[in-house]
Amino acid sequence: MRKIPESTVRRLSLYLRFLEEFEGQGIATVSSGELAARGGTTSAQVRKDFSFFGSFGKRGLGYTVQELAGRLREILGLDRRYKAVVVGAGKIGSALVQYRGFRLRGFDVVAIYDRDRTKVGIEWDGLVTRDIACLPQDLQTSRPEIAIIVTPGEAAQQVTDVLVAGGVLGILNFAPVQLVVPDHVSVKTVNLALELEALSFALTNR
Amino acid sequence: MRKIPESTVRRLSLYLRFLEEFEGQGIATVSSGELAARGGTTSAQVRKDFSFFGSFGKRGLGYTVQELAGRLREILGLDRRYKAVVVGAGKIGSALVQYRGFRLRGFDVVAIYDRDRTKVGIEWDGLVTRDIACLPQDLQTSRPEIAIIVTPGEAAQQVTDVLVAGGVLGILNFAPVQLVVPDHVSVKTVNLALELEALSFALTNR
DNA sequence: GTTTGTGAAACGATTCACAGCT
DNA sequence: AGCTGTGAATCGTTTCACAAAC
Repeated sequence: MRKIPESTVRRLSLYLRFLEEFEGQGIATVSSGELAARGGTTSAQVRKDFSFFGSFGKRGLGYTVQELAGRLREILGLDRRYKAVVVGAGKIGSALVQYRGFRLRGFDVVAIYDRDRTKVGIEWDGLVTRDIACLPQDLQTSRPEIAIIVTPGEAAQQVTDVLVAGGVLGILNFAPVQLVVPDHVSVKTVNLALELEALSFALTNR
Repeated sequence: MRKIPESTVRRLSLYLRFLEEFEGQGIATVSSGELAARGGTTSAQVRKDFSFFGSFGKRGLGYTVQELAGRLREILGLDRRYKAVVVGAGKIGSALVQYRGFRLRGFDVVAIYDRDRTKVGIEWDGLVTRDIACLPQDLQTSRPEIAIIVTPGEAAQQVTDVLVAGGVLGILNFAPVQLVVPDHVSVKTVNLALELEALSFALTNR
């Protein structure tokens, strides 16, 4: 497949959200212009985004909501389920375990780990926090595709190496560091400090 | 000022993080190449990023760590403090109130709000959750520059309108919706569902 | 008449490459 | 000699504009 811009992938995800709203409202068809207006982009952008993957519309009519939603789910790989582990049972980690959006989008959290003995054994949403020392073993048996890292920055790279060695293919990283991973592993980093600083910049330079 | 690419702002934030590490290690000067290696980019990119704001280095020598860090803090507007309110006292909201990174980066959380009466009155990190109905009044007296939205998607736009009317200039949005705001207000959205779907895409198309 | 799909044009960001300073 | 600062070249993404389908 041709190389797809990251920005296109993000927009496909947005479009899918809108289509699901439209589905809920019983709307049967939608035009690129309507999706564009909803997503703050242009109709040409919407059509170009789709064109990377094929042609899903009917000229003069637009797109049928259900069919397009189905295609986008397929493209985004949301027509299957993933197993995920959470590493770090601090405030954010334990909040994430309880986040319904994961399950809703096909991600099943199968375990949560922490290094801190005082946190091991605590139950979050039916999941008992396990000792990080169990992680390498556990990865061999449960074989999760995805890991969510919510450790302090200092621990994140070390944890990453264990996860990668254990066969994890995707990482959602909340630690404020740039993780080094082999090519076959994908990382998406959510860096709060960075977002705050970008906000600060926008407020300062106005 | 010339229009600065968002990607440049994000990298400046990264460079600052590295410089702070170097400061801690007592390293006095650094070259664009060293910063680039640390940040996964190129030395030309680093220099170009800086060049939007002036010339901070010495040819043949590089940059002095302390001076450069100071300049970046200035550019990013981190040489002052901001008042912030958190709206939504759910799992993520209450975890964020306790997040030390905010205070560390100059953001003081001055209040937290929720619509749910059963949550009002609960104390998080010394801050008593207030009824969302108090928000318009409170904004007039405390005048926070920044708001952090951690409500369900359905409530986010309504809350945004109240915040904007109350003079908030920057919003960090964790609700999975695109907020509509006037031009003078900046929004940074952290959309977990979207990050997960981008990860799913990366795993699927390999 | 309306809306898609798509090459071509325009725009914006990154990389190159080198003159100029230390 | 080493490294910065920057105009020029390259690369990638967005926008334009229109022929083709309904």
